[in-house]
Amino acid sequence: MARDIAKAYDPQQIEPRWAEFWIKDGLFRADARAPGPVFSTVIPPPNVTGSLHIGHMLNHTEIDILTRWHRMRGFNTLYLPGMDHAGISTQRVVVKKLADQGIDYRQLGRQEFEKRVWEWKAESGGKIIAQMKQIGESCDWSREQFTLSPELSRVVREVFVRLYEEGLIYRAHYLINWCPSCLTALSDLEVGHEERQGHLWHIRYPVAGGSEFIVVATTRPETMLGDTAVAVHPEDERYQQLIGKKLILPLMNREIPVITDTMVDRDFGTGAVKITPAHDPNDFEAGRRHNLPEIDVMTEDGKMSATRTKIVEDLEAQGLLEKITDHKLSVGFCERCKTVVEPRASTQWFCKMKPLAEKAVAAVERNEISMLPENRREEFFHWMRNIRDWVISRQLWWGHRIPAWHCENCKEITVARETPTKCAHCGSAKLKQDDDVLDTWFSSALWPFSTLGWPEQTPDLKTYYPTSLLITAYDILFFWVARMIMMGIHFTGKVPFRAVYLHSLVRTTSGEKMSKSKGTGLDPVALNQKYGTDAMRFCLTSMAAPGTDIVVTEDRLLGARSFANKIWNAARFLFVNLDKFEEGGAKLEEIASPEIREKAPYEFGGRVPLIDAWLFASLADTLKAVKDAFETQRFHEAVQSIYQFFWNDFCDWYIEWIKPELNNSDLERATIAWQNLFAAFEAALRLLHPVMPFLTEELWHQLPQRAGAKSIALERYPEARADWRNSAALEEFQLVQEVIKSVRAIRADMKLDPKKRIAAEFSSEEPRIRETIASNLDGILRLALLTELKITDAKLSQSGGGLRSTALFDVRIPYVATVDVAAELVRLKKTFRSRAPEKIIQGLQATLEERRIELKKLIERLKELESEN
RNA sequence: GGGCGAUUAGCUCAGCGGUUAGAGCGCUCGCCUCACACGCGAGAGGUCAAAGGUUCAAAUCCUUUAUCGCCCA
Repeated sequence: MARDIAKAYDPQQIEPRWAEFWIKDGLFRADARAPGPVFSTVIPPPNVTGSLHIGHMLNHTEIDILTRWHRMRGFNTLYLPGMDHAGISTQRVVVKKLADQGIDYRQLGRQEFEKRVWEWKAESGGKIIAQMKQIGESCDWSREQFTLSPELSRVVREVFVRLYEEGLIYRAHYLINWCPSCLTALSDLEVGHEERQGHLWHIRYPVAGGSEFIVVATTRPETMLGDTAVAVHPEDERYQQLIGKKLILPLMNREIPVITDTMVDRDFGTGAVKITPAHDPNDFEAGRRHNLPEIDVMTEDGKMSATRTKIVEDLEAQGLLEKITDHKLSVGFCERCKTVVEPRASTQWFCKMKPLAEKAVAAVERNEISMLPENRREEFFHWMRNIRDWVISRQLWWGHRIPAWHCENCKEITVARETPTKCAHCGSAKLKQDDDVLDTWFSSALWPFSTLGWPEQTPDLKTYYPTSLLITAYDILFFWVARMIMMGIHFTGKVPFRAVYLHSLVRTTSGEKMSKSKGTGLDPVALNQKYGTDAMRFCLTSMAAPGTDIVVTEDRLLGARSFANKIWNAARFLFVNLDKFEEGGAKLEEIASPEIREKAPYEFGGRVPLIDAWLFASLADTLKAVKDAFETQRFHEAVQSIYQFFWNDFCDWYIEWIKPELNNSDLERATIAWQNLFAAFEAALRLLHPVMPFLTEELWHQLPQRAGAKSIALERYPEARADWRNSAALEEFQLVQEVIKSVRAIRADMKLDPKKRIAAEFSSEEPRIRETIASNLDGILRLALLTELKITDAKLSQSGGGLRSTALFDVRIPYVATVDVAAELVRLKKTFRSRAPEKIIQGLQATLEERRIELKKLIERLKELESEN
């Protein structure tokens, strides 16, 4: 039995060993054919380009805690890991890497580029998976998945073809958001909005064949080359005579009509707006309503055929620029690269969302999926009910290539599961596959069933789908969660998960989202090294109250590490003292074997000692609180209950109280104390294990175990036995605690020598209370540092000494000359009056005087009122 | 423009109708007590953003306002 346990908790000494052990022994491999209730969850697949950031750490900790908790409760448990190919991010990374080597990826060609990305992926991609293994996440690594693997790519194709055949995927010319830096279309969700200060240019558009003008106001003069109309409100009196007339588009000398549309806001600018269907969402709609041409005047990198400066100069030269005014406007930018996006009409693939959304909304309404925190449900409903079609094509090379082939002969499109050899429409062999790939989120939307073997009815799919719970951050509710619900229901007929928990984001102290590029991100791996993964897990969960974002600081981590150290040292106490006990002939196996632990708490003299009854009662309460908290994803409450039990109850009171019992000359009493101590400690380790897996695994292995027991992770989670519950013991020991605390407080007040034992008096009218105190006198005397405690039912003297009263009892320490008067004088002299600046003292003196007067007046007034009454 | 959330001890946050509003850190005082100074004991510190209202009872529910943040358009 290796019991030479280090003085202080050092996570680096223990974590790598267990992380390796858990993986090597395949401890967390799931078996779809195993019996029992099922708990399954899939990871929100992190980017293959990414490394673990603090948000992942929070997310993965919560997932892992619930996974371990269910596993320990006998569930058939699966935590399925994997990664996302992250189209845009990954392509950007590799493009940049190539550019650094002086290579233009476009010159490489598509095939070669894809090859390079796969090479990159094999080498440095998936760093995050290695990190997850390092921090001991209890995943089934044999089931690791990747969105772009051949298997999952087949699923993506299957889904695409089915949706196309059902008419839910279509190709169309439509206005989309174009990122001029990523060079691809983006969905609405991938565009952020920000208020910016801009200008309004007032431009004169001459009426054809006349000398009149219409003045239009625009925030984007450079798009005017694409104007195909000017619109006014049909009831706007200012423009009645111009409706239907033609204008000459300045600089282009193209004739465009004046049309009417109720969308025009008469109060905006001049009430006349230019219509540029190819470059503005509202104009696009208007253009479709009025059958206007869509003229694209932009290159793919976002450059207009003429710059704003040039246009404005030219207009000014021709006297067509009336004025420029200040104007606030909202600009859209690419969430990934922060470049301002350009609305642009282009031909793209779309997924029709309404029919999918309706089924998803219905399922959530019927509570087939529960969603926490509750208010996210409303957000979900609102978005789903106003959902718009989803642009799924991306102009990238890294991703699932769209399984559609264009016929060069008849121009028709063939969509197929397998690469076709001839056009489905004309039979021509001149086919060319569509260049675009699918939005990464398209494949992520299939994740819960694609990773379990769908469309085959595999054992995994049968056992683990629908998954039990999805835990993810709330910022991908629409991106991912909503789409999984829609796709899951559509393709499997079942919801993809029975519950969703949306956790908070981790922010910096200034309230921003953490960001690596801004250097505001904390590196969890470095912090794990410094404070321990367990401390990090504890720290994050203790703050993770649903609904509010959290801020992680090193202070907080320090506190969590202290807790780990506290537990470590509690264990050390057990083992260091055991050595002494063993000299008397006892063996660890005899007092701490699993069989012996199981039957605790043990009786002495016909009853369980109060201290043990109290501890197990408190443990029972803690277990109940922890269960309730985990069931509702209230991690912070669970963790707080455990902390409170371990530190305050177990360490501060229980261990302190039983110390002398362990060395009791009555060997039976000592043995019972040891047995109860070990039983409680071992149960507490299991209680804590889901939160702090490394520490608990390490310490648990120091205790005797059943033959074949491998890991605390596979042990049963503690459950309260009915006989542990004991409200009388809780009350009684609380009374004892209060008496001890009262004495200590008086001692501190009286500035008694902290080491000197002294006599005290105790009084209560209740015989029951006096009896409780009398029967626990030894412990009280020791922990309160008393020589004796005189117990009486008489009222205690009020004068001299120190007195504390509660509703149930009074405690008094009679005045004795134990105060070192000289020392106390010195101490007092060097305090406030001598050290504080004169000003402050005078100020306080003045305040004191004022209060005295106020008090005096109040008392006088009170007396007057009383006499009048 | 629409919606949501926050505002509680110096700091970071719990609590969300019922005894005297809690925790961690920080602070003060005293202790190296044979598990732990990553510790032990004792303390100080709060008109729960503001104003109205509902109630026997309000940090907690309602209304309005202010400040900050997020989401959607």
